[in-house]
Amino acid sequence: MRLSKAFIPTLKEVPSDANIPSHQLMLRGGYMRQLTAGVYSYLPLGVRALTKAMNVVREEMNAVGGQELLLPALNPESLWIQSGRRNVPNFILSIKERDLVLAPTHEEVIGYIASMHIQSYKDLPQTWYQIHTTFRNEPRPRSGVLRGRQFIMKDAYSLDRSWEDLDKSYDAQAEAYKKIFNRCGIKFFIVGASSGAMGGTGSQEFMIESEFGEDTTALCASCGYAANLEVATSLMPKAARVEKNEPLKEIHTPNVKTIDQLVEFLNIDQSRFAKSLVYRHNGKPLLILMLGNDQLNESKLTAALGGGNASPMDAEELLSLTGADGGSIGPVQLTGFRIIADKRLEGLNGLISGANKNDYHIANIDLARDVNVDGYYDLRSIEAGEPCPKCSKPLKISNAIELGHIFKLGTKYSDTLNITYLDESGKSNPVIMGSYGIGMERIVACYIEQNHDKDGIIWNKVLAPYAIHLIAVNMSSKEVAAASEKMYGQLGEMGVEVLYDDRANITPGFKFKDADLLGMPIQVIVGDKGLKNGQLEIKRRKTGERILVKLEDALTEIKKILSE
RNA sequence: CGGGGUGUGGCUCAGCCCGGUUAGAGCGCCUGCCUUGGGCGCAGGAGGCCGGAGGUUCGAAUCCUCUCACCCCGACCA
Repeated sequence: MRLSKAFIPTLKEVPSDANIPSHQLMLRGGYMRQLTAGVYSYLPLGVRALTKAMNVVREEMNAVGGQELLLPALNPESLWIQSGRRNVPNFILSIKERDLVLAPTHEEVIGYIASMHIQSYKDLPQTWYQIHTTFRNEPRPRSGVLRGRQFIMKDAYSLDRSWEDLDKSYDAQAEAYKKIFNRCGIKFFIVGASSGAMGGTGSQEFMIESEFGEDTTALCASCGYAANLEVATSLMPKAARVEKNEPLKEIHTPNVKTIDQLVEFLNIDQSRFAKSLVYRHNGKPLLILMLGNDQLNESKLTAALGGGNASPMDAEELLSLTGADGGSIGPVQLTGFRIIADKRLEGLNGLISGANKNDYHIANIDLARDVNVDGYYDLRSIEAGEPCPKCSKPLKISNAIELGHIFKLGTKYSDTLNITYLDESGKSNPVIMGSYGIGMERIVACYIEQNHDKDGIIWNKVLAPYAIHLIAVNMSSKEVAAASEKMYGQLGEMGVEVLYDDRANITPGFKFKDADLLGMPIQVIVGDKGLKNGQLEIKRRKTGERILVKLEDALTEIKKILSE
C-alpha cells in the first residue's frame, strides 16, 4: 500500500479523550475513530490488525474442532424472555420499532438452533463458534476499545452429552486460548473466576496485568494460585472464642460510628467487633455481619444468596427498619431481617456490635446464643499480603484486563430453552453446554498496552497490519525514488505486505515519526545517504537496531528477518 | 444511577470570573518558494452561526435557566 494513496490519518497530538496508551495510539496511528461513547469506526489499519487477530483465533478454533457459524445480531425479544435474561441489568440493548433486541451474546440463539437439530447422542459433541459484532448496554463505556457498547467477540459454544465430555470441550478451549494469546505475543495469566449471572459450575478468565484493568486479581508468586477477587480466598485465620461467656451488656459509645473509631474508643482489637451491613436482597431486608473491618465482596454476596439483586439500603430506610443510623446497627434483637455472616465469624462469642440505638453498642454477643444467623458464607474481599489458600505464601493483588472468559454452563440454558437429546436407551437428557468468549479488540488493545514506547506501537509480525514499512526518505531524489519503487515491487512479488511511504514533499523526520507511530516491525529505509554506497537500511522497530545492507542483498536479508 | 469536569475551525487549547473592537494561538490543511536522515523554514490563504434552546441586557463565547453530548471518579459489569 502506498501511503500517498492510503487513508491513514495520523495525529501528532494526543486526543484529549484518550487516557490509556492503547487508546491514544490507536487514535493517533489512524487505526480507528470514535463515533459515540463506546462505539468506534475501524479504519483500514485497524481492520488489518483485527483481521490478523481473527485469523489466529479462527485457526485455533478450527484446530480444536470448532465449526464457524454466523449468528444474527437481531434477536426476537421473546427468546430472551424465555431464557430469563431479558431484564438482566445493563445487559441488553433493544430497538424501538420492533420487539427485537441486539444480542449481547449468543447462548439463546445457539440453544434455539440446538433444540431443533440436536436430537440424538449421535449428534454430539459439537463446538460452534463465530466472530461477530456484539452489543451491550454498558452503563459507562471507557478506556477506548476496552469497554464498548459495540464490540467484536469470538464466542464459542460446546454441546456435550455428559459433564465429563464438557470437561474435555472446556479443556480443549482453554488450550486453544493459550495458543491464541501466545501466538499473538500477549503475556497473560489465567484466574479462577465467578460465573456470575452466566450461571454454571466453573469459569476461568484469561487476563493481562494492567494498571488500567477493571478486574482485580489475587496472585501467588510461589505456587501459581490465581483468582479473580470475586472468588479469591485466603488463609486469614478466624478469630477465637473467648472462654468466659458473659451476659449481654450495653455500652455507651457517643459519636462512634466506624470500626476504626470503636477500636480506638474502647481500645479493643478489631477482631472482637462484628460489623453490620444492611442490604436489600430482592427487596427483602438483609443484615450482613463481617468480622472487624473486613470488606464485603458483593460478588461473593450475590453468589451466596444464589443470585438476585442485592444492594445497600439507603439511610432513611435504615433508620425506620432498625431504629438506628448506620454505625449503630447490630444483629441482637433485630426483627424483620434475614441475618447472614462471614465465615470468619462462625461460632464466635464475646463480640461487640451495634445496639440498634444511636450511640450505643452491645458487648458479649455470642452469635450462637444471641443471634439467629441464617448461614455463614465466605463474603470477605481478601487483601494483599494475606496467606495463599494453597501454599500460605503472601498473595499479591493486581489489576487486570480480561481478554477471554470460559464457562462451564452445564444445563442452565438447556433447561430454559429445552435443549435435549436422546441417549442409547431412548431417554431424554439435557445437553451440557459450555461457552467461551474472547474480545477481539481487546487482543489488539492489550497487545498495544504491552508493546509500545514513547514513539508508538511496536507490532510483532503476527498482528502487524503490514510486515514492512518501506520509507523513501526523499522522493525528489531520482535515485531514491527509483530504488524505493523497485524494492516495493520486489517485496510485493514476494508476497510481503508492505506499507510504502512514497509521499512527495514530506520531510524525512515526518516519515520516520509516522513509521514509529504506526509500528510495523521492520522498517526498510531508502535514502541518498545509503545509496551513495549502494546500500539501504533495515531498522527493527522493537530494538531500534539498524543495519546497512547492499541493495542486491536486501531481499535476502529481509526474507531472513521475516522468517525469524 | 450518584459525584465531578469539558464543549470555541480537522486536532490541542486560550479568551469566560470582571458582558462591549472584526473571536485568537499552535498544530494540521491549501498555494508558492525553499529544504531533504527524526513531526524543516519563509510568504500568502481557506476554514468558527463559540454544543443546542430559551432568558437577562442597548449589547452575550462571556451572566441565568433548561437541555444534549463527551470525558473522569464511583456504583454496576457475562
